[in-house]
Amino acid sequence: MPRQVDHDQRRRQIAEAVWRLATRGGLEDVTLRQVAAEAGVSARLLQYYFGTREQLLLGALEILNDDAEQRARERLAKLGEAPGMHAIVRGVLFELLPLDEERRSRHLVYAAYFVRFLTDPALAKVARDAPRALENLVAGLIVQGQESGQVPLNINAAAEAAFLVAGVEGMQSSVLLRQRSAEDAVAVIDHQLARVFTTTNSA
Amino acid sequence: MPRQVDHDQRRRQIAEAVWRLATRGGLEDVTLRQVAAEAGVSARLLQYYFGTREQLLLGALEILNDDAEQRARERLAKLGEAPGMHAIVRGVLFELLPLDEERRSRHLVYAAYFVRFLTDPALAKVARDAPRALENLVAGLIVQGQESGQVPLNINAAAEAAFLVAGVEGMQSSVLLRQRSAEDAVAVIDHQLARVFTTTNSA
DNA sequence: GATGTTATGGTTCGATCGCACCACAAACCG
DNA sequence: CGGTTTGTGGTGCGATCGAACCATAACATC
Repeated sequence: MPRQVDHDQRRRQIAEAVWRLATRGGLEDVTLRQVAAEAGVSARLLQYYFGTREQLLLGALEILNDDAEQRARERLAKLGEAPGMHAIVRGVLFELLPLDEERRSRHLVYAAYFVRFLTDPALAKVARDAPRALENLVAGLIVQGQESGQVPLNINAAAEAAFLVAGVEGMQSSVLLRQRSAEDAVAVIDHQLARVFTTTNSA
Repeated sequence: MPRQVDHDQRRRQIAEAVWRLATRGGLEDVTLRQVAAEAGVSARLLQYYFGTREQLLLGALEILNDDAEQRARERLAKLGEAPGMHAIVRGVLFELLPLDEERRSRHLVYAAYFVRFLTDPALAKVARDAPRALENLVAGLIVQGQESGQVPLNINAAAEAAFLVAGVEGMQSSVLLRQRSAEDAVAVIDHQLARVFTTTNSA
């Protein structure tokens, strides 16, 4: 059944063109004509596979999200078996940083979409209702770290998780702006992680 | 010399229209016609006072920056005489949060401009070369706090300042998205400030 | 092998864009 | 008083936008 495969490949081909244009010039440059030219297809095909422009932008974002999740899982799997909570949280947080070309361009695309989430009522509602999944995940991992002696018990897991995620997101912006190198960002974050995950070697 | 005043008032009137449109629909909605209608002037006036659209966007941003700086100084002055380093840093950081309608709309406008700084080569260079003024300011204040016994000496001022500013910027995003209340953000930040500024009452 | 569905290209339309251009009033300056 | 600068409105032009529309290969189904 190569039909479905072809269909998805076409959508991906078009979505990638959307991403490239969005990273270069923001969403304003993502016009139907430009996307068609960038993807090497006719404008008619965009309508066929995505419908209206709004749906095209939305569809391209969904595909990007699926990609991101898969890449994240792959990288986390590379941590080896039974990694410490410190390493896991570090891996999760670093998905938010533009540490390689793939993550950099991905977060550039996200930045282009960000204003939409602030202004478009429908998207704003989605963002508002979406639980801060990453933050809750990190908070849970810190609690696990406390239960297994990798994190001091006087650490406020929820507050630290919130600030860690927020801090990494802030670092993301400055690295994207090239105000700060990726290495500097990693160092600053590791400094905070070292504070939370006190490695007493006595787990 | 009412001439200059009139001129600046006109520019401000137009700039405010730009801000309102940008907060409502992002920079894409800031078209010459829309700005003219929103400001209640003819489209010709925009050309007269700002020139091209690009210069209009740039000019409106500059005026917003001047505004922001003035408001920040006013609020900091309200801290009273001889405030502690803790209070000063807190005040500086809170300028980044949408704690009232004025700051909320201001940061919405900044968000709309953000992508420009990532994609426009000229703006990207500006952002890249701009020192992270806020971060250096906070770092300096923390060092002063160490010298006056308000901050433990084992605190890494540069690393903490970097993460504090980044964390507040991250909080800013989630508050703008209404994923988190301003009060929650304040609480999380205060939790971090309490850690850095250990109030031993022995200054 | 007729028929319908899927996948693709090309074209066109009305709206809107940024901006250049024209006209004119008011104010200032000689 | 006459002319030049300054401030304002209106209008038009070429380009581009999103999207609807038309045509038609390729392929599947019976």
